Amino acid sequence: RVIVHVDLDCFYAQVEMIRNPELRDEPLGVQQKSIVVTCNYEARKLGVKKLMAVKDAKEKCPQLVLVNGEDLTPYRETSYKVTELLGEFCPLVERLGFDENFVDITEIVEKRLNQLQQSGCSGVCVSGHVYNNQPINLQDTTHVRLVIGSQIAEEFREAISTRLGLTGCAGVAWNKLLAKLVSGTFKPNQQTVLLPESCRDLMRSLDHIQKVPGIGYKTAKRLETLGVRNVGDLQALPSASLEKELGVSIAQRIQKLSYGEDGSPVTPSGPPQSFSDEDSFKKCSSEAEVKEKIEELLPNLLERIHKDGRQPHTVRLSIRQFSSTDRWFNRESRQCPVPPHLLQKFGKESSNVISPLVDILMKLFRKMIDVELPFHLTLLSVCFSNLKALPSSKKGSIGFYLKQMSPPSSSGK
DNA sequence: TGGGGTTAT
DNA sequence: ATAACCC
Repeated sequence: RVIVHVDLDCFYAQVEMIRNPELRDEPLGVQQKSIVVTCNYEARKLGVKKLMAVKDAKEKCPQLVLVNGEDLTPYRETSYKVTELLGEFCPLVERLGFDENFVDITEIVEKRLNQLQQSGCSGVCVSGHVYNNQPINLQDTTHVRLVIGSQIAEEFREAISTRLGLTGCAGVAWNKLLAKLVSGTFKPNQQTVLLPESCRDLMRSLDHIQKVPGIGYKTAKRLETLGVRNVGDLQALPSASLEKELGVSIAQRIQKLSYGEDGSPVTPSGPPQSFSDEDSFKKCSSEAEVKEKIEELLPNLLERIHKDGRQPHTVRLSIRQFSSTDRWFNRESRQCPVPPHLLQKFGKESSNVISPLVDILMKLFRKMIDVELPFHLTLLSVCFSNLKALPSSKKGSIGFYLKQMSPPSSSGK
């Protein structure tokens, strides 16, 4: 396989600079509540970091310009434009967050390799960086495939730049793990291809196991218990010990990851599996406030669902309760089916589906919280999921990935 | 420390 | 429904 990982540079900041070009030359941060979630490179030069407190960022950089990024609509829309653009080259595009995509370009590479072999193999040239500056051997067809991959990655970035005005990085390798890890080696707006001989170096360059995508906070903590701190430790750990701590499935998967092995396919994301909207705040402690917050969240969500054209069959309310310790990660939720009579109304405009939904959501709320007792919430989230296509006679469903434009060349297989 | 997403159990 | 992961 040949996989490309595409990673847009400071995505929210780029979108804001397109929305308001006067911000182009300023140090710019995107703010959500009391945090600068991302910033452009002007701001980074002046010491602003991702996820920095606004207070610290202003201290470091008093000239910092901030825009509010709590409404994700512009980012979400731009994000899908990128995914759809990549989808014009190849059907196998998988989203990761709003600013990253994996593309499985194996078939495109094979096609070009055949053309190349018919017309004499000379003149193949790598695009962008080669990891470790490793020499290319054009006798090695694996090298040639990856070099072709680097050219395709360049075409992706060129298309994203000229058609959407966005810059980003790309990594090319033979699996998703490695493509993702290698894409960040040269950072803004550059790309890197990994050749097999440098795989060990790339994995060894990771100083902590949590840098391995797929090994998160919890797993890293448990591995530390076993004395595992870096990738080498994880490779060396007897698999029996690992399986005992994490279970066979996770153990086998992450130990393979530690060698740079990743068999997971690029799974086309297609349209979203869920739509959610959330808001965090210092305090919400009465039923009336909860109802107000929910009423604020719903209109935006319903509009998105309407545009999508599918019907959500499940609705969920999530909350976060205040806690001085462990402020992060104590969320609870309750969900229920959307009643069939409401389902019909989702497609229609101007019908009032809001108040019955608020009623349902307040019932879910009372399943979690005894409203007779004091409570202190710091977050409310509403999520619609279990999306089903309409019975196919209804108009208006755009059918997300329906368009198939012409890729650079095409032939029936 | 935001405002989103996904999959596995 | 939660827990883990990703951004």
